[in-house]
Amino acid sequence: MNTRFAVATHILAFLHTQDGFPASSELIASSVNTNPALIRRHLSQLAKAGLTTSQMGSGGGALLARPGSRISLLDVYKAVEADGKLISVHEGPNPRCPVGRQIESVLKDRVSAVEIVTMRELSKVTIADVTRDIDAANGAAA
Amino acid sequence: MNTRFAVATHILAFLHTQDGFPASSELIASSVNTNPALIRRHLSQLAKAGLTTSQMGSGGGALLARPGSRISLLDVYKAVEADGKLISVHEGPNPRCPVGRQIESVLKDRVSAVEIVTMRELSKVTIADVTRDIDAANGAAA
DNA sequence: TGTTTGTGTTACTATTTTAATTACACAATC
DNA sequence: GATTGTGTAATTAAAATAGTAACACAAACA
Repeated sequence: MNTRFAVATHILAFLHTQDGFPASSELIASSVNTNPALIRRHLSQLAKAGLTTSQMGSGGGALLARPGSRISLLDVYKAVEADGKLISVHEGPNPRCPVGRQIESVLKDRVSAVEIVTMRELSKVTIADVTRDIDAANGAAA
Repeated sequence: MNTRFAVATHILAFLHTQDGFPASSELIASSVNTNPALIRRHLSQLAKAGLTTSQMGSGGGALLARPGSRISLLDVYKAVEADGKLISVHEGPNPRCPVGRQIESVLKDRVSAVEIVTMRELSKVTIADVTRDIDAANGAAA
């Protein structure tokens, strides 16, 4: 189903609510309702992308590498989605057919124009926004 | 890899270039470089969505149900992508955690706002546009 | 009328992605 | 040096996707 983006956003929102206090992969896993090793794998990617850091050892855990207001959903998406393709194009159509010969490049151009717009929208939302939404929902529900 | 959208667009562009002359699944399959049965499965979905029709029997095949200028990539996307979700949200986070409890609905709202923009972009491009791109590329290459 | 061409659908297999789980060397803290 | 916790590799399981074969049925046409 590919929920990597959603899970990564969950992790970052969780870290944001921790407000500078390190969170262990086990704690995060209990919020996501999965397995610590899976969380660590996600964190490893997020750390590579410069969005999180970790403190080793006892009392350690993961932290946001910068304020949640400066981490956008586009940052998350790019960190977690290897090829960064929202829509993929089939390979190997028949080069002897006028349509088959061009469809790949034509479609890639058209699709990437759409993706640029999508990415721009993703860049407008931050982890701080998401956390604010969560707080609001909890406030309203309480 | 999920290339359903791309293959469906390929099929429709191909039908558009046929200019009202029915195309058999075998002919289309040779352009896409795959299997007639797979093409027929795609066509079945496109027909259900009202984008194509077929003529049975000898000399039969698939046809566009309306002009390519009135079939948008959004029509194609909706015809072929069952759930219509560009980005999916993980299910079953921990309801006893303030973040886990709200992340699902918050993320769905934020993501669907982004998707609306994406869909609007997809609706701006038609099969006629794609075919025009293909013709231009072939003209320039020749 | 019966042969041919081609659809629509089912059932099945193979491949690829994705997620889940286990295991363990290593790091830092107390 | 015991404990807590990371990072990563290896494995298994599950789900999504694509590919293939088979066949009843429909229309055309000789």
